[in-house]
Amino acid sequence: MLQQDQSPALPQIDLSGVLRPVRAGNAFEETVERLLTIIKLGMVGPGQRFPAERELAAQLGVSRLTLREAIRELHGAGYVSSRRGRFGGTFVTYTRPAPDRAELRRLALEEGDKLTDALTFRLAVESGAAEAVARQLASSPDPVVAETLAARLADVNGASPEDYRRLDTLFHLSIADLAGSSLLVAACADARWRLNDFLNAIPVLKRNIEHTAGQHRAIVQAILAGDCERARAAVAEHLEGTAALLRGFLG
Amino acid sequence: MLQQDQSPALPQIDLSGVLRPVRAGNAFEETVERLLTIIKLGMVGPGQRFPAERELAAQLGVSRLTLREAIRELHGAGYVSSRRGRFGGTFVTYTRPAPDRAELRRLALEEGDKLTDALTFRLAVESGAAEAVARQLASSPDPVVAETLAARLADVNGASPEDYRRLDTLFHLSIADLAGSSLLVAACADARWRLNDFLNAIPVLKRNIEHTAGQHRAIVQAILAGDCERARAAVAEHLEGTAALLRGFLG
DNA sequence: TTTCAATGGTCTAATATCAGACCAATGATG
DNA sequence: CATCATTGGTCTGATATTAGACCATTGAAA
Repeated sequence: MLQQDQSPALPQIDLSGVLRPVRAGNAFEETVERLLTIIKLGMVGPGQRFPAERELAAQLGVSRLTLREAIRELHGAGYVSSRRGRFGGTFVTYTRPAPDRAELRRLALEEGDKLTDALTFRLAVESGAAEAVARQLASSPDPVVAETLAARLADVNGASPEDYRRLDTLFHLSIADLAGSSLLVAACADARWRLNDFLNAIPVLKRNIEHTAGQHRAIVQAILAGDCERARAAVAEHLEGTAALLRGFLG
Repeated sequence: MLQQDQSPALPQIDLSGVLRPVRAGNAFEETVERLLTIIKLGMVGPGQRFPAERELAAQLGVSRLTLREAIRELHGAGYVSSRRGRFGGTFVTYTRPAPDRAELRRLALEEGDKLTDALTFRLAVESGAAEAVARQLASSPDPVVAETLAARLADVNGASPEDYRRLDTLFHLSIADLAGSSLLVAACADARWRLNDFLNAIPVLKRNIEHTAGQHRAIVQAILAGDCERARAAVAEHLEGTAALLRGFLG
């Protein structure tokens, strides 16, 4: 016998799911990625300041030296600029670049598999989050949920074009947040992050925004009604729109 | 002005979601965790062999030395044993411990928040995965899916008591796998892993197994029928059963 | 019985990362 | 104008991790 199986019929399991790299890269690369994510998702907007290096390093679980190397990288690429002294700090200088269809096409062709993967993942976690919130609301109503969703919805609808993406992101993440699962929040943020470069390459058209606004409203209404099925369907429809658009670039 | 905002009304966003540690621990600790996950989920079952150290280290993205330290740790804890020479290797010696209600109660009380979090997360990702497979099947039928699901179902139903958990895990993960999203597979595996200690503390009763078998069949049928809603509902009902059981220990 | 390919076991030198101390600049505040 | 808390900038020594070479063992296959 080649393997000393105690029960000979044990099926050999595909390990690819668990046998992925323990760490995505070295600490420096991962830190750069993280900071870029924060910037590109607009969690720290243009002109705003990052936390102080010592604090940021602690929160990211990385040494200050490594963090500084990452920041230096971002300096070089023109994403941030730093000033010393009290009330100094590291400030975001990045603004979302103009949409570029050619760039989007290149991205989609080059990373088509990742795109499909991320779209599937996003649909699953975001619709799951909406359903979870609706379910909780159905069994135990909570006025805070309504307030939060209304506020986020208003944020998006009142957003200037350059703020639109980040507030849209925030709206979506707030749903996962209300579901009360930090794992879901992380998953949704991850999905969003993986799609962000693609999304940024899509022009923000007024017609799209209005269409989207209607879908956002439908999502909120379904959630507040405690209607799991409708909440899920509303999210699915909303995301399918974007997904179809992106998939169009895959040929 | 304290912060040089270019647009003064930029809302300050909660960074806690993105400002988490870049890495969970050092490479050694993470590697131990990973191997333990593989063992406890039964991805490499009792008596089976891990991939060779060089290969495993490469797949985990870690140096062979670090991997070996992790393996030495598992040696000490009695999870694996190694043999040299060609056709040697590192073999799993761990078998699932007997269920312990007291232990389960302690775990549930101690980590109630994590349990709730993981249950919410699991429901979202697994039902999302089932729905995704059903949707794909509805638009483009694929005989491989039917074969795979039937095989996994048969595996679980024909499992000996000591193999039951791991084949049940395999059944659930295979659904995510069929969805074609490696992100979903990872998410489902993660959710399962977080619940595994809890699940292991539940005795495997014959009555429960029969009940579960019916639910598994319903899930497969709904997926193969390409019925998204039913697939999702079937998974939700299945998982709710376990969730209710576990939540019972939270008081 | 011999061969030998594949495995775990061991070592070294180079690099990455860390913890922490210290310096330098800044500008609101008194 | 002087103070000084807070910030980024710099350095050092210790530790973690890596890449890679080399050794020791095994047992199926020739």
